[in-house]
Amino acid sequence: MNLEDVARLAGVSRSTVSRVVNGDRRVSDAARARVQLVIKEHAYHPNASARGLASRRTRIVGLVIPQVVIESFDDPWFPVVIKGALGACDDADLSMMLLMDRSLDDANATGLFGRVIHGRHLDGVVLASSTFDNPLAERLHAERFPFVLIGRSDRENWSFVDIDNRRAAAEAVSHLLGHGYRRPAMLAGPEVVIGAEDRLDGFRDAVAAAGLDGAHIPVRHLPFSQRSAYVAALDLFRASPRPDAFFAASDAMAIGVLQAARALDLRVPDDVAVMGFDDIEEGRAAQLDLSTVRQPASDLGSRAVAILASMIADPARPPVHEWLPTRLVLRGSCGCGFVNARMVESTTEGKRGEALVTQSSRVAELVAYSSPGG
Amino acid sequence: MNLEDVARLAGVSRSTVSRVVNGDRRVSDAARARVQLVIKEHAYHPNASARGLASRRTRIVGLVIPQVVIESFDDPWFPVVIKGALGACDDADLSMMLLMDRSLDDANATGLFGRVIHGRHLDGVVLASSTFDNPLAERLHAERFPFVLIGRSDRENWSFVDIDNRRAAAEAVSHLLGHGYRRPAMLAGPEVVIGAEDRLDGFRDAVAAAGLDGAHIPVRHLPFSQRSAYVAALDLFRASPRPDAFFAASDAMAIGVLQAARALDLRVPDDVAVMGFDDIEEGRAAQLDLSTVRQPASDLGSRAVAILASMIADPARPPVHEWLPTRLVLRGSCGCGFVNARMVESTTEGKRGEALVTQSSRVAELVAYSSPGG
DNA sequence: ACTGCGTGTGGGAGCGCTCCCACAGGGATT
DNA sequence: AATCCCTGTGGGAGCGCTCCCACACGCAGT
Repeated sequence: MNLEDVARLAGVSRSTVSRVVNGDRRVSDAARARVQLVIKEHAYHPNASARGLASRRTRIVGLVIPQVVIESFDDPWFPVVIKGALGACDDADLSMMLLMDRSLDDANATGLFGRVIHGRHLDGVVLASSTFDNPLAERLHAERFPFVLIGRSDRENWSFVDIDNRRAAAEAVSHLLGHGYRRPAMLAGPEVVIGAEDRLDGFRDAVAAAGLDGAHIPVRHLPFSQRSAYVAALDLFRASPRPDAFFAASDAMAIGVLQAARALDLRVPDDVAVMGFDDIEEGRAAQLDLSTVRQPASDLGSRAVAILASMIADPARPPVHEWLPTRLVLRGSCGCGFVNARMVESTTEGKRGEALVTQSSRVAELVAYSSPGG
Repeated sequence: MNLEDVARLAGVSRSTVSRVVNGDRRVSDAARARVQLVIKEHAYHPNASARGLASRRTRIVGLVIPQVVIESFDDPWFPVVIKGALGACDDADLSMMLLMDRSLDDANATGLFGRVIHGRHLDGVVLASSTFDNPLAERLHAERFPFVLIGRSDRENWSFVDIDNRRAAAEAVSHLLGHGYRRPAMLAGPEVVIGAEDRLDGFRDAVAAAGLDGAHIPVRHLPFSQRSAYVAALDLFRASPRPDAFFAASDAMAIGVLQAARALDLRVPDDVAVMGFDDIEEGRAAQLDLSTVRQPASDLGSRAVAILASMIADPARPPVHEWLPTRLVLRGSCGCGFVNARMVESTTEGKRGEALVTQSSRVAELVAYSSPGG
C-alpha cells in the first residue's frame, strides 16, 4: 500500500493524496473525504524512509545520554528527564532515539556521529551533558546541526533549558544556615559538570552572606552517587571540627550523608542538618524527612524537545535560553523538624521572568529556631 | 556528498562504491582502496533514509517501555535494561528508539503503531512488558513484525529472554525458611505481570516444601514500589500472628519492608527476616544488609537486542527462548547475619543448560542457625 | 473579448540508495 | 579452440515519497 495505490482507489492523483496526508488545505472537501476514507479502510501509513528521503526530514530526534549517567544509572534524575522528553516527542509527533555519548565522541567515520548525524538519521538532538568542555556541542554547532542543551552554556548562540542552580542552592543553604548551623560542608558533584559547579557557587554565596569565613569550609568533589557521599561524609564526620550541616549536590548524595550520620549515631537534624537537591522519589520517604530543592526534571526534558522541534521547523530561529523554576521543599532534615518549626515551602521563580510554571510563594513561618551546634 | 560523487572521484561506478560501503568482498583491492580513501577524505556517510527506502531496512530497533514503568520511574531495574540494550545496539550497528506502550495501544492510524510500525520506521522491537495479556505482542505477531519479549510467554512461537523467576524465588525462600522462620509473608507484584506471578509461585513452592500450610500465609499484590510495600508491611506487622519473614518481589519493596520494620522498632533479622529480589544498587548499601536474588538486568536488555538482530537478519529463524542465570546473594537480612553464619553465596544456573553465563556454585556453609520466631 | 488572479488538481523530476542483470576478461575444464 | 565458471565491474530500474511547475477552471476587473 503506497501513495499511488491510495490515489488510484480514491480516483485522485498522488499529489492530492500527499496533500491530504500532510494537512495541506488546498484540497476540496470532496477529494479529501474520499482520500481519507481510503486511507482509513486500508490502514495506509506513509513510509518513513521515503518521506525522509524526499523531504530531508526524518521526524526523529536524539537524546544523548552522557557517559557519566550511563555508568551509574542509579541516579533517578535521568529517567525522569527521558520520560518528559518522550512525552513531548509524542505530542510533537516525533520519535526519540537514545544515544550514548561515547558513540558520538568517536572522531572516525565509523562512530555514531557519522552514521547518525551525517547520515541524516536525525533532525536534531538534545544533549543532557552540560559540561564546561563540550566538544560534541561544539561540533554540532560547527555543522549547523540543530541541538538543545539540558543545562546552561556560556555560548550565547547555543540553546538550552536549565534551572537557576546557583540561586536555588544559595536559597537552600541560606535557609539551612538560618537555623543557626555554623560549620557547613558541601558535597559537590563532578567539577566538569556546570550545574554542579553552579550549586557550589550558590553554596559559597550563602556562606558569605551568613558572614562565615569560606576559607576553612570543607568542599568535596564527588560523583553524584549515594555511595561516594557516604564515604566522604564518614570521613568529614571524623574531622575536627565536625561539620554540623551538609549541603549535598543531589538527593542521592544527601541520602548517603544520612546513612553516614546513622552509622555514627549522629542525630538529624540535632547533631547534623542535611539539605539535598533534586527531590527524588526515594528522598520523599517519610523516615528520611529530607529537605531539598525540587527541580522539574520532567519539564527539563519536555521543554528541551519542544525547543528543538521549533528549531527544526525554523532553522533561522534565534537561540532560546529557558529557565525553569525550582522550589525549596522543607522537611525535617534541615533543622525545621528539630526546632519544632511549622513545615513551610517557598518558591524560586525561574530567572528573568521566563518561567513557564509559576507558583505562588508561601512565606516561611518559622515558629522558632535555635543553634544546635555551637 | 553522495554515492555518485564518491564514485566519480574514485573513478569507479556507483555499484562498486556501494559494495565497498556494505562490505561486499567482490571488489578488487585496488578499487576498494581508492574508494575508501575518497570516503575518508570527504567524510562520506550513506544517507539513512535512502538506504532504508531501497533496502527496506532502517537499522533501527524499538524498545517499548511499559506504561507501568513510565509511571513510577523510580524502579532502577528498567534503566539498567536500557543500558544493556543500548550497548548491544552499538555492537550490532543499530540505533535504538524509545517508545511508550500507550502510544502503541492506539488502535487508530494516528498512533505510533501506525506511524512507527506500519510506516516501517523500525526493523523490530523489544517489548519489556511481559504481562499475561499482551495485545501489542499479539498484533505484532499477526503482522509478522519481528519482536522479542523481556519476560517469558506461553506462546511457543514468540521469542523471549527471561530468568527463571519461579526457581530463583523458591530457592531464596527455601533459604529464608531454612533459618527457621515459620510465619512467612509475601509482597507480590502486580497480578498481570508474569514474572511477578512466577515469583509468587516460587514462594508457594518453597512454603509447601517446608511443610507449612499455605492457606493462612499472607500474600499482597502491590505495585513494585517502595512506598506501597512500606504501607502493606506496616499493616501486616500489626496483624496477629505477626509475620517473621518477608519475601518481597523486588528490592524496592524489600526496602519498604525494612523501613516499616524500623518504624515499628522491629529488629532485622532478629524479629523479622527480609529477602528481596533484583539486587539493585541501593540495596547493596552496607547498612541495609539486604539478602536478595541478583538478576542480570543489563544482560536481559542486551540479549533481547541480539536475538532481535538475528531475527531481523533471518526472518525464518525459529523462535528463541533464552534463560539467563540468577544468583542468590546472602547478606544479613535473611537471617544469616542474625545467626552469625558465614556469608555465603550460591548460584542458580539458567534452566535447561541454556545459560550464557556460568558461575561456579559455592556450597552454603552455615555454621548454625536457630529459630528466632517460635 | 482580453487579462488577471485564486483555487484545486495532475504529472514529472528528483531524493540517494540497493538490487538485479549484463558483461568483460582470465583461468580451468572439456 | 570452444566452453564453462568465477571474479570484478557497470548501469538500469526501482523504492515511495515531496516539491515544483503546469494547467484547467471560475470569477472579477478593464
